[in-house]
Amino acid sequence: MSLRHALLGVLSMREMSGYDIKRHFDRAVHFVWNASDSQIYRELRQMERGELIVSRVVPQEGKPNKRLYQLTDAGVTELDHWLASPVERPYSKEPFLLRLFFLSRVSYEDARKLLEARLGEVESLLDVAAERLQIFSDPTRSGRPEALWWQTRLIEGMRRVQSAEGAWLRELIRDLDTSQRNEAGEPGARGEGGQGS
Amino acid sequence: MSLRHALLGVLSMREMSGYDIKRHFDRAVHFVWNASDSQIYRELRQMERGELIVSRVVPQEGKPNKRLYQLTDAGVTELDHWLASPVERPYSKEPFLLRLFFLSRVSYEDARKLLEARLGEVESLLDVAAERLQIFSDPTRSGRPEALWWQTRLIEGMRRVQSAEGAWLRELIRDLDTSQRNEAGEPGARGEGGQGS
DNA sequence: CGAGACATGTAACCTGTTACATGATTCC
DNA sequence: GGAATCATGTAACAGGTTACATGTCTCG
Repeated sequence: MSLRHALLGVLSMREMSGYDIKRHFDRAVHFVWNASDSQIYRELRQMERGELIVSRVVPQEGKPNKRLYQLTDAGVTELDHWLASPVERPYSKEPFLLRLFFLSRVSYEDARKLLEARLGEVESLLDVAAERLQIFSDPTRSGRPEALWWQTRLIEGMRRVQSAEGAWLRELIRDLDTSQRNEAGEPGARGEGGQGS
Repeated sequence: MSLRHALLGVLSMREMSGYDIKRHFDRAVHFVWNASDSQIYRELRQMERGELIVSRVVPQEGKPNKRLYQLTDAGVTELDHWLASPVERPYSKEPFLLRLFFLSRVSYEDARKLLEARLGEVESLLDVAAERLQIFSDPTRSGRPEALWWQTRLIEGMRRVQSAEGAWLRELIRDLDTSQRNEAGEPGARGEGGQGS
């Protein structure tokens, strides 16, 4: 139930509405967790029923009223308890790797396209990381320096992991090309009996 | 709906029962996808209703009867269509990274424990990778060589990504220790209140 | 005698996605 | 005039988890 903990986490920084949280998720938390707005609103109501958070309605003019949430003591306790609890084992749901597993079924061209597309995703995540580091290095930036320290290290870790994946993908594409060219090859293409699509 | 595609993939290798699939998942596919047995059985029934697979019951003595599934033409088409379709964007649900995001809330000891535990997970995944490569290098091993080529590259990719994460974690632990020792530090521990810049 | 492999499933529940509804204000 | 922002939600469905039920055989 990690969405709950993500919400407790962002609310520990400041009082926020569902809408604020959604925006904050999309900007800052996005590559570690994401959620749709309806999921966030539903979870907030459930958490309020469970007394981890309380809300107050703030009337506004010209805009819809908003409902601001903040943590209760029980919420703070729950957050800190989660942070100190044993790690979950890593998610093993990787649609891309699952495809690789069966990629010998498809043609050289389709395989190559898939690898290139993934490389594109990886590179765009690297751009996001660079951009985040830029934001963090802004000296006028507010916020607790310890939080910044951890978030910077987190981005750094992501950068290194994505770099490793990128390097691997580039090698893989290169090897696929060479073994395709001299046909001596291992690689996947079904080739002989091919039905088209 | 990637469980469906994972099931189509393993059934493309050979006819299997739900139980066979579960075992195969746990052994070979586990770090790219996993599923509970009840989920597998449910999805198989739905796929049979959708005519992607067909089953036949094989009576057995001393053991429960079993139901073997194989792909229909529609199932093969669906599998190949998925393999050639655009990549999903990477899953952004990483409970560990989510914790890091808020880790400035916890004490040095708790933070360190968490990082060590994650390092343990990463190292055990590296062991799994090594073991898989061992199995693949068995010359008596059966199976299509193109499938083996892709699966070997997949494991290699996983190895490199996990290595990168391991290296990052070790540095992070080291830096946490040093800045804890000379107290000059940034790192997270809430503890005593204001140390500053 | 008990544990574990074999084999398939139901029921209840929780989590996540998609589509839809509402309605004022601001910017192009 | 139309899109985007602000703001909160409902309803229906799909995907995933957990607990439970059943029964035989084999191994130690």
